[in-house]
Amino acid sequence: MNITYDGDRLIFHEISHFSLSQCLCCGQAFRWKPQGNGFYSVVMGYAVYAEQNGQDLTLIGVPESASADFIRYFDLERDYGAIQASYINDPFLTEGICYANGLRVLRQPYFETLISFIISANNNVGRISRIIDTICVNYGEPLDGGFDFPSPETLAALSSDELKTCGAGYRADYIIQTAKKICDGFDLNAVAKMPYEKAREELTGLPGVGLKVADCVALYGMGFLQAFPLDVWMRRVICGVYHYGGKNNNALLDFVQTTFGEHAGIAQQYLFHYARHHKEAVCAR
DNA sequence: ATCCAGGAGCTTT
DNA sequence: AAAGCTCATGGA
Repeated sequence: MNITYDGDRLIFHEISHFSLSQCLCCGQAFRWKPQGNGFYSVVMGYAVYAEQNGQDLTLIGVPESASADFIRYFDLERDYGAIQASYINDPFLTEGICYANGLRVLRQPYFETLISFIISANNNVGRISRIIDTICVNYGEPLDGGFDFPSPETLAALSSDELKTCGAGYRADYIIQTAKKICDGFDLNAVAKMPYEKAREELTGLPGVGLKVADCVALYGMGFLQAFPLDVWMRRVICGVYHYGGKNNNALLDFVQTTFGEHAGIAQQYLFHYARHHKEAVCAR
C-alpha cells in the first residue's frame, strides 16, 4: 500500500482484502451513508466522503496529516489474507469469509462506539442507526453539512426526555449516566491500553454496559481482536452450526476462544454478517 | 396482535 | 450461581 495526496483527495493505493462497503455495511458502524459511488460520514472530526475504486480507497475532506488516523480506522495495515487463511479448515467460516470478502474490523472513536452499542441493546440495526443519526442531528456540532457525534459533556447535560425524543427509549438514562462518568474522569484511552480482560471488566462498570456491549467497544473501537460479542445471532451460529450445547455464557466464550483463537473477533464479524443475511442456513443446521 | 431486535439490570429462586 | 422479569420502540 502507498499513499498519495493531491490537495483534495487522499488515496490509499493497492489495498488487498479490502471492501469499503463490507466494512461500513456489516453492522459494526452505524453512521456512514451511501452517497454517489461511495459513502459519507463525519468521523474523527472530519466530514468525509469515501469511495473505493478497485484496490484504491479515496477519501475527500481529509488532510494528508490525518492519513495515519484513517489507516488505523480502517485497519489497513493488518494482513487479513493471513488471518483468513488460518481458518481454511473451517468450512462454515470460510463460507462466511467469502460472503463478507473484504470486511475489516474498524477501530472507531471510543466514546461514539460506547454510546452506539449501549443503544444497540435489545434493538435492531435499522433502528440503532436512526436513533444515533437523530442524536447527532439534534445535539452534534454541525460540520461541513454533517453533524459530529456529540461530546460526553453534551450528552451528560441532556434530559432523559430529550433522548427519548430521539427514540432511545429506556436506554436514555444509561446514555446520560455513562456520559457523566466519562466527564467525571472515566478514561477510555486508558482502558484501551489495558489487557483485554481488564478492559472488558472496566467497561462493564458503566451503566448500560454488560459483557456483550463491552466486547463491542473492545472490538469495534479499541481493536481487541480476541473480543467476541455474543448476541442472538452468534448464539444461533455457535449452537446451531458449531453444535455447542452448553448454556453457560462464559463456557460458550471459552469454546469460542479455543475454536477461533486470537482473531476470534474478526471471525465473529464474518459470521455475524453472513448469519444475518442467511437466517435459514443458520437455523436449519 | 404477537414477536423480535447486535441486552442489561434487578429480583427471585 | 442461575433463572425470570421488565425495560421503549417500531417493523415484520
